[in-house]
Amino acid sequence: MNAGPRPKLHVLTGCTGVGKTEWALRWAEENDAEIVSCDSLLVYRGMDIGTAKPTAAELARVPHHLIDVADVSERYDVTRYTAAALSAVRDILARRRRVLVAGGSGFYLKAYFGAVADEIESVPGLREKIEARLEREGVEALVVELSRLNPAGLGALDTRNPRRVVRALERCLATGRPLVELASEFKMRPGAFHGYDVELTELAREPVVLAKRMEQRIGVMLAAGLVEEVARLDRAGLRANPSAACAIGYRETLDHLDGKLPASELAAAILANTRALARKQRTWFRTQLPAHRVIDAEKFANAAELFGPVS
RNA sequence: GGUGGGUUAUCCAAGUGGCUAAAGGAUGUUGACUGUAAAUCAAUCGGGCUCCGCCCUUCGAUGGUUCGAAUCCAUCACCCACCA
Repeated sequence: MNAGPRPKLHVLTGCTGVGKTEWALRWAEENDAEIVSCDSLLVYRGMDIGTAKPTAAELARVPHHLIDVADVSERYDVTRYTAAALSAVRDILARRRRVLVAGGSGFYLKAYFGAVADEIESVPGLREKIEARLEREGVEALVVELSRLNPAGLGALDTRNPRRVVRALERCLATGRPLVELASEFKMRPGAFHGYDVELTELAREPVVLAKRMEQRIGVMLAAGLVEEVARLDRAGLRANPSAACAIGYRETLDHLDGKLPASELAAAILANTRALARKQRTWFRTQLPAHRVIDAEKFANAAELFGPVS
């Protein structure tokens, strides 16, 4: 294969509201880089205010990828993301520019460090059939079925998590092979970016400081017309897409539009869920991503310090 | 001023004499994670310990009845409703 040094990828992450956007822009400007977003919701057109998507002015400062590439009613997932990101990365490098991956979607981020989904073709209609059965008979029935198909055991499957059980059964039925076998095979899979040298930095802030920033940001979002944005997206089919409709800021606003949440409680509800998200992100970064440098955003002032010296 | 209703742990809210540190929910905390991932799921959630058990402090306040009270009685405080 090619003998030269592996191409380098810089990845900047951090939980929601730490201030990734501005630092990413600065670093990209100083290092002749383009930004590949790593965010499961910025991919959707029209989800702007509630996702704190970079503004038009910010997007104009540096070329961005993987933002506004799907309709809210359209389904997006890690597999799609990974393929699109890989091709964006190749294009950027072919242009002899650097790549800065920026974003806080943990699962998507993991794609840069290893395999994140297998390539088992989904059989048309199978998933729906399993989900219908889940609805009728409950998870237990699916677990029984799975156990029947897997005399060697279910491995590390979380049998109480309906979503996982459905996927596991889907994989078994689609391939006719046992879970443990599929799992060990999966472990062997190289990630989509295995040929790259990936450097990861996490931007962090004290929880108290972060909470204050979140609160301010939510106020700004509401003033900027979050409710109107959500109402507009609702008409465009937002609810048909569970992942977009469940986005923080959006789900609470939908509840509000449905009369289930008074306007006076909207900001507080969004804040609580945002904090919960940040906590989950921290856990993910710590436990699911490789050891990496963590930088306190309050304590440095130079984008060059984000990563090791760029050669 | 009168009558009735209420005051339970971070919040909401069950519980009307022992099986109650006290149901349930939310929040919080910790964690899991192969294609919905800002999702889904789990554990924990008064305090302390030598932590499959033990000790301490809780159910507005004080005092009482009882072998035993968040649960019964009295007084006080605050809140709500209706009547003056």
